[in-house]
Amino acid sequence: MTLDKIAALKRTRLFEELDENTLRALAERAFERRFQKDEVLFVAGEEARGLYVIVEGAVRAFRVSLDGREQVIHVERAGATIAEVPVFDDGAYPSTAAAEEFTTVLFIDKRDVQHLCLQHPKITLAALKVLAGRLRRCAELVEALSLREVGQRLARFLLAEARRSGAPTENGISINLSQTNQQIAARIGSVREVVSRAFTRLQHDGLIIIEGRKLSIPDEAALEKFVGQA
Amino acid sequence: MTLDKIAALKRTRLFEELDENTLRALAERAFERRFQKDEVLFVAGEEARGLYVIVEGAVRAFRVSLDGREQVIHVERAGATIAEVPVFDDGAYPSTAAAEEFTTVLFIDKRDVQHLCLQHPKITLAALKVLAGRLRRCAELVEALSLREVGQRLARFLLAEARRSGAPTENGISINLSQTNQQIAARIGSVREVVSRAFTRLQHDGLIIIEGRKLSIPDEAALEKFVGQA
DNA sequence: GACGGGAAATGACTTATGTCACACTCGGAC
DNA sequence: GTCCGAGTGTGACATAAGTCATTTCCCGTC
Repeated sequence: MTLDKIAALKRTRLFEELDENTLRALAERAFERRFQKDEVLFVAGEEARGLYVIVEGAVRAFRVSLDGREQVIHVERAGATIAEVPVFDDGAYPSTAAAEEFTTVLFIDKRDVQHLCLQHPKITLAALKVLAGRLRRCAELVEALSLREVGQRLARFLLAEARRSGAPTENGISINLSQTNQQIAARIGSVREVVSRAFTRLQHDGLIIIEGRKLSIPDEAALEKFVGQA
Repeated sequence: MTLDKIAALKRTRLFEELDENTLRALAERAFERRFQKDEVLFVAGEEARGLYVIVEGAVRAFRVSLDGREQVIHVERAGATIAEVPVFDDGAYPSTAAAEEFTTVLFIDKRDVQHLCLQHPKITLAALKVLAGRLRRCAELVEALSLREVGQRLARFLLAEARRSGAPTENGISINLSQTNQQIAARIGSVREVVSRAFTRLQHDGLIIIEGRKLSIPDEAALEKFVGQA
């Protein structure tokens, strides 16, 4: 109910600073939707209707080539928002978005967001920071795609995963890979087979240790060094 | 002098809505700098000190690989601003910026920009739109690098140039290429030689007509179709 | 404990892209 | 006009990456 919605909104960077009353009003106008894994929230090019707040789960924004290959632009998790760009510049959705796993979102009409921005400049400022961060990551991705090879991109991805969900152990950081090689490939801009080989290579070079879908990074600094160099 | 500065600020999307007094105050705190072609404004990773307003010329923001290859993230021209990201999120400069040609800029301390945002929510909103647009283009670039081949990326680049500076003639749109193949390569994520070959290929396929550094697009729709397909 | 399906690994092959080397063109400076 | 240097064009070659086909592994279900 509304209480949950309020709590969910409160968890976002966009709305965390709003007072109780405004939050409640917003929550009443937000409505909840649930998506199964790989279900599509919206398609690139479609006229944008509103903002999505992720309550639970994860959403990927991506583009598809004619032959069906996907390139993920960014992935957002609980507490993040999706589709700010078209909400703020009144254009179409720039990418297609789909649930990475079972996901619950709150949908907020873009006019509600826009009104809110006019009344609460703090939201605009928060949105600015969110977009700035996204732009930084997007530039990173461009750099990686253009100037690094697959092995390095994979290593960078693993380092990011380690930071996000890794657990320290006696022999370095341990990660439980929740995504398939296919999904990883879509994120780092490659294909399944090449990712598989890159994993083998990293292990062979002693930079990671693979145990099924679990892996560990014995020496984070070494892996970082590998990412950094030509 | 200050009058010029005011006029320059007035031309930007960020400050166009400011009233005369505020503009004058801002102009007095902004100071002018000039850069020769390829002179560096700031380097990626450096602590960001402020915002650059381009008065005249053009600036490219790019990243460099260890072996010296450049990937341009975006290019901005007169009336645009550079380094909004670090100004708004208080981080380091995300890319290196250099003048594409002789360029004059106004430098504004980031604290001045931040204060202004608090006093004039319209600026924040304008900044949001600027970043949203930049994010759209950045996502396009990611898609292009990952899912399109060089020929298509070049074609897309030419279409963009045609829209920006092309002149209609009897046999289609005519463009004067101001940049070298090297520069084009850095923008579309490739190298000089491959760009050269891609040009030859496009001409051979009848999609463009090359006359030195001038070229024309006889059939814009055909070129667009070429970009669009696998 | 056997079975079945999705994912992973892997060998063989193709290809786009990048690298290197060198010749050519063009436009300005003198 | 000639010289020079930057930029372009191109052939020959190297290689990372992508494609295809097949086998193997893993995990949950019966």
